[in-house]
Amino acid sequence: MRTGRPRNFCTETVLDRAMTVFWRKGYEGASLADLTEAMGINPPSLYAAFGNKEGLFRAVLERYDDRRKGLMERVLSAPDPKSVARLFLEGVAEFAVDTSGRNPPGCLLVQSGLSCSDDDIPEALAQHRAEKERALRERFERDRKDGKLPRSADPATLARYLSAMANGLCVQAAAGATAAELRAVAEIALAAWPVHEKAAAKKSAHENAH
Amino acid sequence: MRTGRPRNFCTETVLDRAMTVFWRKGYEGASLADLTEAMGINPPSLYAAFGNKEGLFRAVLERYDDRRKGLMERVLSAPDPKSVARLFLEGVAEFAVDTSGRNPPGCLLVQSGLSCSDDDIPEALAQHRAEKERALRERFERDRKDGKLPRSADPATLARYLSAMANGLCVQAAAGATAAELRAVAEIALAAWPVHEKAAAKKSAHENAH
DNA sequence: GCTCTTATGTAACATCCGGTACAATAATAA
DNA sequence: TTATTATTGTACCGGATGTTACATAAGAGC
Repeated sequence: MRTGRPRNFCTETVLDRAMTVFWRKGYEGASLADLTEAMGINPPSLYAAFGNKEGLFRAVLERYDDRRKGLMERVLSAPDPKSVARLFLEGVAEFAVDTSGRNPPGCLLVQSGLSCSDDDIPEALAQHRAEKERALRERFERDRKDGKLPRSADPATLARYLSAMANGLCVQAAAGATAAELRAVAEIALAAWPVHEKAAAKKSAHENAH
Repeated sequence: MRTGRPRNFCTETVLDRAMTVFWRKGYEGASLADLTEAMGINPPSLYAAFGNKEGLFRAVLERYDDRRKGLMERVLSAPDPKSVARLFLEGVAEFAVDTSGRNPPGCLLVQSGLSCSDDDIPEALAQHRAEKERALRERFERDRKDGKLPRSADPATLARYLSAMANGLCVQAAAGATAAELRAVAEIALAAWPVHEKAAAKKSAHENAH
């Protein structure tokens, strides 16, 4: 077994608590005093475990991804690309207003430091956002090869579109938008989704019949 | 004439310079030293003119709106709601990557402080964003009354949709997206725009013929 | 038991933060 | 000229910041 005095805090727990602070106050607005108080530990413990403030922040980002992993897996396992888009945007609309974890509304990856005196922070956030966009893009690339997306559709642009919409929803949520409002916006966003001409013709014919 | 020693700086000029600092580093990341150096004035001049850091920031926001006013007026004077949407999103896609003013890519109202140790800052930003959304909503309300939008369309939701999309584009721009990428995303976003059933039927019939 | 290793709590460190006191300066008003 | 008023540059303030030194505590290995 590992020698030395054991830690008397749970890494996941203190990361969750630090997360709410970074989320609410941003990277620079979260002081070490804020963080240690919320985490229930003293500075030396924090520095021993995470190196420094930036190290803690990066650990929090990893933890954030872990907590969102389930949602992304569900989204990516949807049967067709439009379902992926729907599950993704509806999922975002839902968790963006979910404050049950004592976090503010919105998304940590958008709120905690788009601009910063230390450029590494916006960069780290952008990388984490880009990773999700990449997952969507790769899914849509496969869909296009499988004929589930029109040849004219560009997977990268579609992924960017969903990513942009999701970030936009998060900005709205942070400013106080309700779940219903976000769902209504997501609904419009989904109307833009490209479908096969065959399916489109069928759909519009159906609509015209009414 | 006004008595006392005259100022030897131009308010607009120093606000523009302060703007680039807040834009690049965020509200909390921008130190007084950064600001005074960029503005070319000393702290007492800054405090005499703007009260304090928050006062300066609010003045910068007003200045930002002034500089964007022309774009918004052009957007709102478009002949029909879909043109409004198109001009708006294409305009955002354009200025979000425009760094000719030494500002970073993106939008000051999104980047400079979504989360902050002082809640007044995110609130002020949200108000400025909401003002533009309100202008769009009121325009769409008139359009709906004028029969330029389907009865089923909700002006508030449409305005929120455009606002969310615009903010999402800004987040993408801040992370390094190109103008072409943003335009492609905006193009998809516009495909979602609601049209009259009559026009929709005509359009889809035309498409089916090809 | 003792040693080694790692974590802990207290208390402090240098540095930077936003903000200001003060005297000098430059204009107007009398 | 003199008085008045507002702005300027210098130099500094108390307090908060991120970070660490240090002595102590608590487990494992012998």
